[in-house]
Amino acid sequence: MQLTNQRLYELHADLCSTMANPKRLAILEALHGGEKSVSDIAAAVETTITTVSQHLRLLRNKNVVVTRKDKQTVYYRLRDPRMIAACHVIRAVLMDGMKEHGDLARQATPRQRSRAQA
Amino acid sequence: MQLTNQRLYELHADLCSTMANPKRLAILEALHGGEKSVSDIAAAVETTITTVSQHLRLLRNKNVVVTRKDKQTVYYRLRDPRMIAACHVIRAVLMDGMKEHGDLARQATPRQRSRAQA
DNA sequence: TGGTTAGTTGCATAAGTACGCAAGTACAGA
DNA sequence: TCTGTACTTGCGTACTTATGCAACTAACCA
Repeated sequence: MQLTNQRLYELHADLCSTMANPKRLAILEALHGGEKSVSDIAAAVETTITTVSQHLRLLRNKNVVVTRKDKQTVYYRLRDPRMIAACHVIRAVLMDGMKEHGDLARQATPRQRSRAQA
Repeated sequence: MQLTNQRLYELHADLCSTMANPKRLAILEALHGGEKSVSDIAAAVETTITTVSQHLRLLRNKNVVVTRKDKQTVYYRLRDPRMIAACHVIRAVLMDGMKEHGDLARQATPRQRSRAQA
């Protein structure tokens, strides 16, 4: 099986999609400090165990997190810390973008500002 | 207006979602070399002008790309080069993950291998 | 003024995703 | 063996997205 450029972009997009959800970002951030159980993660991101479990399954399927089981408890941790590093870069881009946008908004007239759309 | 943690994760996820599509990743990569017109981008990523235009609109709405118009031609470029840097980090994570996975697969028995699922 | 080029936009369709409830599994302790 | 804990999974609902066709706008040129 050969890896076409197209296929590579698909896999790449698939991996990026793990970061395209606020709860999953919160989960990744929670795991930044080290491995945690499902219920600890649920508490950290303030969601139900069910929802966290489903997000974790997705993250595991995409090979972003790995697990270790001890008695009844399943511990999750990040497979590669660069994943969180990438998140932080994107957050910096976001923050600077908002800052710039705010600066532009301050320069703009109210009329121009009202025309901006998401 | 205050920026809650929840809201920050939403904006962050929103920005990450721009990378969660293979065509958009190809577009970002195409813009890595500098600004390009819509039709140049369409040629580079081998898609219709329509599709590219809609992806570009999304990227512009999320403040990932900015435009410059010269006569009939609209030129797009990346607003922040760190966006592409983040993409490259994630691609490295992907590649290493695949390499590791391949190594594990070679160690695993055929029975174990067949039980793995996407 | 009419034709051409360069993009954008309005649908419609098909496909994917997030979430929660309820039910199930796995294991430990009494 | 019974009960509880810690998750996982099945399924339905409500969105969101990607894509293409066709129709549109904008600007240049003859």
